Amino acid sequence: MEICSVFGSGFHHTLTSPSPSAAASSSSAVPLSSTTIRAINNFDFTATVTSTTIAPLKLDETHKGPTKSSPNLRTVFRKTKQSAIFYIQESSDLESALSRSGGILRVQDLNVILRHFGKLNRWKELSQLFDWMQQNEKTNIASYSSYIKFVGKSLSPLKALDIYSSIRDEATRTNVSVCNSILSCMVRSGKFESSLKMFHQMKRDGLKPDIVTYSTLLVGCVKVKDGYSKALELVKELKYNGLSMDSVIYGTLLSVCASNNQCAEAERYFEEMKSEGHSPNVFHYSSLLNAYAVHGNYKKAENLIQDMRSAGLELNKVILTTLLKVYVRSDLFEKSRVLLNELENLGYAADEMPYCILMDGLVKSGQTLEAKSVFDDMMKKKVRTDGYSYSIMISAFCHVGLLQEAKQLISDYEANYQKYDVVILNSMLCAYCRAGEMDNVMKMMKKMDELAISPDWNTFHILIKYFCSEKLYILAYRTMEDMHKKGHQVEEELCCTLMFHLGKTGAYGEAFSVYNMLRYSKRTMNKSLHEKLLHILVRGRLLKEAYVIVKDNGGLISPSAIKKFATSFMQSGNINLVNDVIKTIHSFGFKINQELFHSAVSRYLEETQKKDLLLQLLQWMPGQGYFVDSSTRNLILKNAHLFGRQTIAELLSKQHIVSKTVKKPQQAQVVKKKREFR
DNA sequence: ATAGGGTTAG
Repeated sequence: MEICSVFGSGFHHTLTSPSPSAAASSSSAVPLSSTTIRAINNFDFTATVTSTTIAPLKLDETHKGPTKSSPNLRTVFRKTKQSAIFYIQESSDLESALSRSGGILRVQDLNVILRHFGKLNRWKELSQLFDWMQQNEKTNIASYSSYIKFVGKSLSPLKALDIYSSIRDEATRTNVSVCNSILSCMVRSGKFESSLKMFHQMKRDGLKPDIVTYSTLLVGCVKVKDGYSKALELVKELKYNGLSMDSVIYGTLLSVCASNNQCAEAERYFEEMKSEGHSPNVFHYSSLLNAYAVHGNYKKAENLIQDMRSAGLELNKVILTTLLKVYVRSDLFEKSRVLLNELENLGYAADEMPYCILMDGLVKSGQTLEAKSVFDDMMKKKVRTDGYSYSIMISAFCHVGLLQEAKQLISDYEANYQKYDVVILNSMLCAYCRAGEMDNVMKMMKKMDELAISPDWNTFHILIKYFCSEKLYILAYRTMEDMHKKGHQVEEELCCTLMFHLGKTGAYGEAFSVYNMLRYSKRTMNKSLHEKLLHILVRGRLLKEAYVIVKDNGGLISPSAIKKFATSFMQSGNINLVNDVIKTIHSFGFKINQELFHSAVSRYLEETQKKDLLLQLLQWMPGQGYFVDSSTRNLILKNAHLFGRQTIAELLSKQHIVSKTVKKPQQAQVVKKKREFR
């Protein structure tokens, strides 16, 4: 039978086109997709349907619809719909296929096609179909939840979010499937914080979360710091809502425990799960095993393997690879080698992963050359590599200063593989930086750029360190700025070094900017850093910036540094801030000495339009137990005509009273409470 | 009638 003739000429093109997604004619060697086979099997070629009624179909034929009195017609109708679905799925021109045959299909039929496109990663057609469905008002909740899922999976979680946000109907927007779908997209694209925020908003809008919602969100806890406590909150909430833990939730939770260093808790959940009648599967076991790997608890791991044997579970590749990780983390390298051998015999060591685990462990325990011999062994066996093993060894050689060896591996890699990613490029970059080969450093950066590989934290860190070592401080600064803008946390030690050198070379503003980046990134920073920067800023006469440091961290700065700052500020700081500075350092418990008052007064006398500020200062002083000494007093009196003699006389006499009443022992007490200038 | 899961390496 010639299939083409049954489906009409519209289909012929698809069947004979070389497109890999095209179905095949019976004589072609191209295999049929399972959907195609199903459609053909379900199609009754002997029915009273002729080729012309199948595709394209006329809308008016559908209005008659199937009737109870006519089972034959119903069958015909069902088959017609099936062939229309098939026709649309396999059409090379979706747009025209839809306009010709989409009309007879119900929403659920269109959803079938939507999922078909999604499963086969046919993203363009997926979107085209969904657009058509929207325009023809043929969408329901299932369309949205499927479409959002696939769009998120394809390329752009942001697009999925757009689609979700564009849903006008509140009932659809808070439907649990639709919510679960978009939350899953967000979680899988690493936007866990946003997904939690969305989740809360959804609940306020009327979402009734179910067990799927909670398991979706729990996945986000696996790769996030503080994930364990967030997971606990979610578990508490689901229980509060009357839902109960199922096997899936337990699996995710175990994985959260393993990745968050909660070995004891992982054990507890494992037991709890069993006591609730869920028998653990290979995933539950591997998560627990992974938790044991963190602390190298190989005894417990071996017991667990025994349990698996008793339960009749297969010790698969992942389980044995994870066991290898346990041995490596326990520094049991002999046991590790034996197990790796076993993996090889079982055919579980066809890719580089187990070798990488062993090499990484050896490198971390300082056995670089042993790691290299594992590497050589692996190469001899022609194990497939994606670059992981190379990057482990290149980085290891860099770390111990074996730069020739590192560079040799880079050449080997570049000669044999053309695949680059951020990690392999980082290790190459690191080698060239350590070797001080600027040309090659630039070459690597260019390559990164060309391949549109975005630098990560490590890349920036390597480059900044390198630029610092080459005394290219401004370049290092620009790179750090870039790093900060890209949202990476800057590292304190490196910031400290860079700040110091920027200060030394007169780039004071840049030093201040580095300090601010660090402050922005880190909640707690080394207490001595504020003072170090203060010295730099005072030296650079950036007194306004210096004042910011003092105001925010006065309590952490030594009296001598405060004195140095205040002295400079009185001399050349913004005159409008002089009183503020005095009050601020006083509020931190520093006693203002006479020299500072003297220079403040001198400043004011130089700029007579600021006389109000002088009067304010003189007024403030006695309340805090301060008074001017005789030389300052004489200076003021000499210029008293500028301020109004009467006012000056009154202010000074108030101070005089203070100076008399504050007797020696009392004064000593006041002073004692204050921090002394050294 | 749509939505969820967990394992290994740089």
